[in-house]
Amino acid sequence: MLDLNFIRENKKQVQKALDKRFIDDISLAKFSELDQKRRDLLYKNEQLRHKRNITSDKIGELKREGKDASSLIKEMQQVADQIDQYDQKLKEVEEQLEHIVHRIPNVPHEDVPVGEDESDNRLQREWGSPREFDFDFKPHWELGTELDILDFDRGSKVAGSRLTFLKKAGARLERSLFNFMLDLHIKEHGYDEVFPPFLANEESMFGTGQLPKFREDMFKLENTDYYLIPTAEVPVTNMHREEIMSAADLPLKYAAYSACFRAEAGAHGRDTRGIIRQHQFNKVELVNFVDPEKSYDVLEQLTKEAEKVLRLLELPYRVVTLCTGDLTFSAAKTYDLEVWMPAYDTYREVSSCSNFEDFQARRAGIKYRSEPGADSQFVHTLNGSGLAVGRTLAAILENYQNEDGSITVPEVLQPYMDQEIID
RNA sequence: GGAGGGAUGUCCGAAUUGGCUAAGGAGCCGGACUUGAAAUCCGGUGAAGCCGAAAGGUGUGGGGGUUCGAGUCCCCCUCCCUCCGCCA
Repeated sequence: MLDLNFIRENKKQVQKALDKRFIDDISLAKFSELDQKRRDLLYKNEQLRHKRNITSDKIGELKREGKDASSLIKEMQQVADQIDQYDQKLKEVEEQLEHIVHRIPNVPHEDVPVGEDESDNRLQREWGSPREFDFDFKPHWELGTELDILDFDRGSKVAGSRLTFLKKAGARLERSLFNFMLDLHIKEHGYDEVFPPFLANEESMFGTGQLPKFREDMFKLENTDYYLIPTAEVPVTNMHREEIMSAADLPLKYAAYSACFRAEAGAHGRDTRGIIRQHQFNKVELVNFVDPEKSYDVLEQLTKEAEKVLRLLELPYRVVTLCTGDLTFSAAKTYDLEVWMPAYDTYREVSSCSNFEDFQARRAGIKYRSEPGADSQFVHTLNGSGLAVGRTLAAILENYQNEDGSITVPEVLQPYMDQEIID
């Protein structure tokens, strides 16, 4: 969410940001109109309240002295009615205003390339090179099914489409992967480990920006106020919702494993085979709360920390800067990490590292004081996948497959797997 | 699921049958005393936060209601505590 004052004073810049994101259903003219209306109503309302406060004191005084206050009370009855009317008008105007403000996305950082879709993303760097196969390689879903470590049919039977059983070495590999990732970030990158709730409430979903705009992308539990989290970003960022921390607390770095749940409402027919796009998947998420001055340095660092996972797994990948059209609602700048997937003959996203600047912090009320007694200000929040486990597993199956259909276990995972080959 | 109790500043904790400015203490800041410190004493500060250029408004877990006026009365909700039941 953007600051009201910021929008007022930088309408051109905000309009430009909307244009760059190709958003044309938000009217800043309407915003200004409502904003002015609200301020007028507020002023009139507050004057009446002031009058009421003063007169009520006077009534109390008269009553204590045993004098008659009935004419003042009668007068105030009318004032109270007027205040009620203003309150109602104000509420209506504020709701309309919120409807606009809550749907204005973050302003992209100036470094973000302008473009409509992923084809306009900017390549930052590549690491490793795609493996040359001298045999007919297979997609991960065939490898997994033949090795009996992925079971799509039974996943569909028991739950539904996009829900899959991992079995035996497959289940073990999944567990090894997120343990390896957590160990790396906690031991090498200075993160505190967090195991969050997988359910979150409406306020939390609003805080990180999933609501109100993306309601249909999430699963909500029937007859409750709980949502299944689409990422650990939600519970972990909201851990500090409505809190004011001291500068000494920063930076806060949390690494959290969680299952993630996504309705994939707009993805019918996309990636229907394999485990690339599931309703439930595992992910290790890195969340940083930092001093605003440092957030872009931290974004670089965070991205490197996520990349480290791929380097240690020796999977070829590339880093791209998302263009304005591909950037998510709350982010000001995002790097995607994409791993090479032979069966797709392209790179697929396994991590998204974003700086949200103060956008989430404002929605969620996450502040800090630079020194005791100083005015509080919003922190900057960042997060990045470190990494999406299911997609990484798929990448390992495809990249580490052997001609006989067996899988060589990446070296760093062998201590976790207690085996060198899956066959 | 059932019964009861609770939520007021940074912390502890008051506030009569609704009415003046939401006590008091701890803390924090300044000073006195002291070689220095502690202790003590004096003074100050303190109700976050939010809106507002300011005046002012709002603000006693959250939301609503009654009232000229609500920490106080009524309704709903959340969280915490105790006990019973159930459960991994």
